[in-house]
Amino acid sequence: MPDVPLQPPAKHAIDDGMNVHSASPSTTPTVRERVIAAAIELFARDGYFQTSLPDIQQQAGVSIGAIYRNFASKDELAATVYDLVLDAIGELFRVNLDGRDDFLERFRGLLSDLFRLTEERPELIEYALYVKHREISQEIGPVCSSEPFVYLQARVADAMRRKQLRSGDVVVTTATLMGPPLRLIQLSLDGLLRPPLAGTVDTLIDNARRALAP
Amino acid sequence: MPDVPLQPPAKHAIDDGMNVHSASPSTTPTVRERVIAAAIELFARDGYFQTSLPDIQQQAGVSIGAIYRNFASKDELAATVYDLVLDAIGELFRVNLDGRDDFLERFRGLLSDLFRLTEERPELIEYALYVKHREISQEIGPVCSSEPFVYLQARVADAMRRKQLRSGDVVVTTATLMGPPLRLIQLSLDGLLRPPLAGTVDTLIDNARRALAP
DNA sequence: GTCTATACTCAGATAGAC
DNA sequence: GTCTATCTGAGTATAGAC
Repeated sequence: MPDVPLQPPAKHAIDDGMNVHSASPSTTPTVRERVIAAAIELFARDGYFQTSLPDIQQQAGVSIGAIYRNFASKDELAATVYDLVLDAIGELFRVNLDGRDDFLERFRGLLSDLFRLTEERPELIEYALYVKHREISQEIGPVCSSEPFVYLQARVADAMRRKQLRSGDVVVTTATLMGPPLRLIQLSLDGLLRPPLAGTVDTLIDNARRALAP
Repeated sequence: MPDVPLQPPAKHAIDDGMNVHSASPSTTPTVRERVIAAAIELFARDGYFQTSLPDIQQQAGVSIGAIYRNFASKDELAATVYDLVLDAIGELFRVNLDGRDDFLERFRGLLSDLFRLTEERPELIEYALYVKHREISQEIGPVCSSEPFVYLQARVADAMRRKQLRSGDVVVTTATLMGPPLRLIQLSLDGLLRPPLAGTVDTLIDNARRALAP
């Protein structure tokens, strides 16, 4: 995956959100874009500390000097990538969860998108969810407190107010919603899940509804 | 995986279970034991790659030479620690899930123990669940395929046969059971969960029962 | 067996040619 | 702006005294 735009798969906005190409729609990717794409892939596959700048240099097909012209340090590169990926995920959350109709139906849409993204761009999800960003930089807070998850909690609280979800502790309810799909994503990334993730959405939503509907 | 056992003394194997001090109940810990204890703490807190042998040396109060007399390499130390920790967790699973009475009541016991362990020995849980062991050594498989989780899936399948759980995909059902508590553990380790984990057990089991009971 | 001092490797980062 | 060559420091691992 050299030049890695997030091609517009559908109505959803992953594309722009994650479009690593700043403003060049289908031109040859810039050095910066190539470096970012390589970093996502290698950081997710081998981990941050086991990915050296020479590795990135080779994968991106640029020189060390060019990398340092675009990023002050390896850390800053990682932070940039983190922000980009989290923005993309955040967009997915917002596109799906906005609205007032039945919360669990909106949530179903989110799961479908997350699962699709896991299968199309596993390195992206791997990077967002399972790279230990705190090890890289203490500046970065834990994923759980990142914008998408905070947003999700707000929507859960809102759904409770609207009696679309049983009242209860927001944190526990959110964990009950996201825990199972995240676990399946992890299994899928580890290659331990045979069938496609998409096939589990109905069951997950059914379970969530029994557990959490008022 | 030589000495440093975690004997299962009482019915709950934790306290002494993870007693790094091997067969010597209250003797001065050996070098090996001190190194292992330091490694668990530092690997979990700072990550494997950001923990140097001088760090471990200092924390354990031993010399580099002594470390290398007990472990062939930093990798081997990590692998040893991993096995020990996973054995302890596995014991927790077995102690709680053995038996034939209502599965979800047995599962409740497991959650209580896991949560207690998370609060008493967070570095242990952190190390078992969230250190990316595959980055350290490709020899080590993903946590999800580790002995405790495989065992859990077997018990879930068994509970389905006994009509204690609704029939369905074993992997999805297991994810539905473990996903929420694991997520709460993650939040707790990140310091984002105010109340004690133990207080969530009842809700988690209630949710699981509604979702998964026949 | 445990220690200290040291060798070796390779990472991240920089300088200066083009 | 991009490259190659090089510096510097950290970290793993070893050698050899005690």
